[in-house]
Amino acid sequence: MTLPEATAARLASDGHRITAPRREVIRALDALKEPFRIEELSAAVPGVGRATVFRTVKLLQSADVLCRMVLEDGGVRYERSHGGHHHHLICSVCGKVTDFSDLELDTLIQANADANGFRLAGHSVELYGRCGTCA
Amino acid sequence: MTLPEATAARLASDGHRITAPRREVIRALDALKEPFRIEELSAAVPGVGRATVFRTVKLLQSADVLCRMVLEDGGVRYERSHGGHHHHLICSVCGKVTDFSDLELDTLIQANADANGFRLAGHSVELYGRCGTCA
DNA sequence: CTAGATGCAAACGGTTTGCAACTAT
DNA sequence: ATAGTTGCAAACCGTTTGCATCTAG
Repeated sequence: MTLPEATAARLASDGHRITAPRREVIRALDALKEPFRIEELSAAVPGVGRATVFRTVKLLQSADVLCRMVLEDGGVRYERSHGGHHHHLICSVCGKVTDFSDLELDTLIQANADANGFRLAGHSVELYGRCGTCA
Repeated sequence: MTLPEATAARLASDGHRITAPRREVIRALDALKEPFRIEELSAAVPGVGRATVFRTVKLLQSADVLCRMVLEDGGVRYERSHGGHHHHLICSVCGKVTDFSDLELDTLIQANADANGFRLAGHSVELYGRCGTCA
């Protein structure tokens, strides 16, 4: 089963319809360099309305197919979710994003929440700087 | 020296002019419950133009008088900078923000950057969930 | 005196929404 | 058959900008 098929199957099993526009969006993901902005994705599916692209991306996020990241300036980018929980290293020069995960980091975050009597629901960790090539 | 005076002095020493609109904005900060949005600050200084409020807030950020935080949904809020580097616990129910800092956490973040050959320039850590009262 | 700051309104970018038409199931 | 989905355009929100005017230093 190809990735697009698997993605479609996932949506279907969540009770969503597999429509032509959604197929197009899902297929277009393969060709985009990550991270991408909605505008780029939208340009890659000229036949699909902007609103539908936005709606589909939101759907794919909730299906854990895409994940969203926020840049330092507040801009938003997306990439395909590669498995589980992770954080981002974002190069401010070339825009490259490297994923990393660190159990110890997550543990420490949980400990800080606990120490403040806070029931943790989620967290965001984004690192900004220059990648090896750009540094 | 009061806080508004100290803030004005800081701006002046950075080569910025102390104008009536800036004084008004700085004084208004005392009356706002944190975190606040620009719109709330703007409403608190009816005589000052929106653009000036935006420009002044940006100025106060660079002077380390205000700090910016990004909510889970991408919304932006501000609070006065209480000293040095810190992170935020943001209650998704009542909106309350608690600051915390954790040297170990920062060290771990730096280590992850290093491990990826990444020259770290900054980072953002925001925790989302429910505060003790709302949990 | 003059570089910096202001207010206004228009422009902006990104995102959401109302609604009538369409379609997967 | 019908609830979900789409496309379009307009609305929306927060923020920035151009520009003529004003003012702190």
